[in-house]
Amino acid sequence: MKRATSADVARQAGVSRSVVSAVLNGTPGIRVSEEKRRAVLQAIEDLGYRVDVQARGMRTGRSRCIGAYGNLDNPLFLQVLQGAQRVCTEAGYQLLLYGKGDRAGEREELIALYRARRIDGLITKDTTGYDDGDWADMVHAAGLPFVSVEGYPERSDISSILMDYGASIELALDYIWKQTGSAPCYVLAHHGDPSRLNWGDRHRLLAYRRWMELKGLSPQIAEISLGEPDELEAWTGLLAGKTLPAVLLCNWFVGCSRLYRACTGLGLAVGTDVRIMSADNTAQANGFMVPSLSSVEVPYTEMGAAAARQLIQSVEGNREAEADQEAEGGRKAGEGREAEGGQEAHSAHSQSKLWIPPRLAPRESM
Amino acid sequence: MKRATSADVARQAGVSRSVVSAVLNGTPGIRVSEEKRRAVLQAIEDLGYRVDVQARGMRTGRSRCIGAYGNLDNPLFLQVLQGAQRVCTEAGYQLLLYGKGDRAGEREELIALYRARRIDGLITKDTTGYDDGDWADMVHAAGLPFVSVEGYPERSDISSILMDYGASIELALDYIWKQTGSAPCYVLAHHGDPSRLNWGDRHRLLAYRRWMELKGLSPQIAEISLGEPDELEAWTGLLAGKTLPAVLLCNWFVGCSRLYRACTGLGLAVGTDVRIMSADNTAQANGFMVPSLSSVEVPYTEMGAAAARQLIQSVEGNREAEADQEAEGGRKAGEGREAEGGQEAHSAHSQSKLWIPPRLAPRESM
DNA sequence: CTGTTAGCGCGTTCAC
DNA sequence: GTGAACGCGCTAACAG
Repeated sequence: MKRATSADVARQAGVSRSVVSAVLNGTPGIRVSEEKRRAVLQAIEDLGYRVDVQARGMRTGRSRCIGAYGNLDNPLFLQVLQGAQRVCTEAGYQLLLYGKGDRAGEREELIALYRARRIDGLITKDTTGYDDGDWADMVHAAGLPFVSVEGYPERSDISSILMDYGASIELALDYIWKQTGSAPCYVLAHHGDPSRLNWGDRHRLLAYRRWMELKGLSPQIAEISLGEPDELEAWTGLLAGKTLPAVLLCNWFVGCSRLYRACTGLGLAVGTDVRIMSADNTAQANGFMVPSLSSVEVPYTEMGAAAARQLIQSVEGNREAEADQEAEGGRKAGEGREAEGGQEAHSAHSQSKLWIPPRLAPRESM
Repeated sequence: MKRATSADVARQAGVSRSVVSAVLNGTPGIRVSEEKRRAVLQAIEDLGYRVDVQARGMRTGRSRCIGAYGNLDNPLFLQVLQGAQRVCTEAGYQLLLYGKGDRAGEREELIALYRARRIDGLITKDTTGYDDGDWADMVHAAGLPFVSVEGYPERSDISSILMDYGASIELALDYIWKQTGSAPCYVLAHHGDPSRLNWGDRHRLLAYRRWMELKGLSPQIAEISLGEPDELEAWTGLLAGKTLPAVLLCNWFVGCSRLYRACTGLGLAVGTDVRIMSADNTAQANGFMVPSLSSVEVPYTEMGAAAARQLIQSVEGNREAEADQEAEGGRKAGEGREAEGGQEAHSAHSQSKLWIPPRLAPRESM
């Protein structure tokens, strides 16, 4: 049995190919009687016909495919993919995965993917506060519809889906206050130079200071450098200096994991002697910890979904804009998508930044 | 600046479009002088030309895209994707992600994707020992090039990438013997009916029994049903019945996590009082446990890579086979890919099953 | 209102 | 090395 084409369907249903297309796409301007419509659908069913997406794409200049770029070592990227995938499927789009490796010029390949009409737009899961001007320029130059998850918090010419790290800290602090009646010491674990905190850490720290100030309390901040040779001593030193029960809020899951270890080493019981909470969960191991770790969850699934929604809207918005231009200017179909000089392609600046609220996940450790 | 087409390149380089194509694809039968070849490459560079993959795909009947289907809730799927992606990129293929949801008829959509020429083949990450005859039939009927990761261990007409669970148990037992000088109790945690163990668990159990027999020891097997109301008592009961130090080999990461918890409840120290190992790691939390958990790792990255390699080989093999048929039979290009009745499409039965060895990951818990 | 005809888009490939 | 046909679906223009 050969692959059926629209010509086959048309023949079988006794209509012309245009009608087949019209039935499938609801083309305005071509009305089809109920009778013929049914005949077409029947023929499609009988022949097992599927539109050849490549032929369609060639004609329309679009692939109905969206690229997703991110670090495949990070399990959380999977949540972003999950959210994006759900939205894409609902909208009739496909998700093309492009894992971050360490090859140079990798992001250029993403642009190439767009120029090859393999994708209509791109979502990237970036590190918190990521902001690379060169990449932004390339995106604009290519006219690539683009949404960053967690990147470009401060650039209005790039669409981003962001979490409010300040709100996350407040959520945690309110919860801790309710649970323990006291305010925690804020444990700031970080890699490398402490004076160059990332965007998220800066905002978290700020929110902690502000919250403490509002309560009339003086902030207690412990700073720990991960990966240093004296890291273990730093953790035990931190714990040794506290009166029990100690109450700690950690900026990061990894810090909590280290704290659990230090507690075990000192014979302290997490959950009673030391109460711990993670401000932003960056792993999926909370439930496996003993005791399980309370945290604020970054809603990556929702962020991925929001990114896909925004991107698809942008892609289809551009499409309509092109259709309009075509109507008045006389450009031909299939030539529509092209570099716009980086300006008018971003007509919807209004929704450039979308903030997704964090979610509290109370468990046993506090 | 408009999108450049091959016609633009040809004009700029002063050649015909066929030459552009020949330069890019090394078409046999069309020889191009070094001079013209350079002119073409230069023009491509100048114009920023990229082949429109949809136009190419339409002509060749292939998308150079591979589908990947699996459960996006499972972090390990990410490793499969990573492996597959690396291989695909190297071979000039793209990976199309299709997350497993809970909609009915989801797998049919994968077939539809193939019929729509969106993908040339499919990889699925299945549950261990997955074997659905209906799906296998659909795959054959559609002529879909297909490789399952962890599924269909016993069906020779489906290609699979499998891990040797028996070898995994032996690896663990040898390691435990070396570390402790004794043989462990095998802890078999499972969901639901214990008489209906999955394929992996059956093989693990068998391997444990065989290994113990060879050593002249009598197997000790503890069976625990997850999710039952008396589950916690079962774990503590298991530990209470052991003389210390207890040595335990768990079939699954999740069981280990429960064991850690039970130990903490009983005041037993994991790593000294109770020595624990996970036979097959199914989470990415080993390093976060306190103490960190020794395990045998399922090499999902390698399995994904192997799946992609096998699939691409199969896709391109079919292509050549079609080209041959075409040469003698006179079929036209673009009609090549079609259902083959489910027989001759699988000429390379020889490599139907590929076994990937497990990997030992010793840490602190044993 | 309902539908048809014709031509297009872009890269590949075969006959010359 | 070239010219021309081709694959398949979409859509503008046109006709009953």
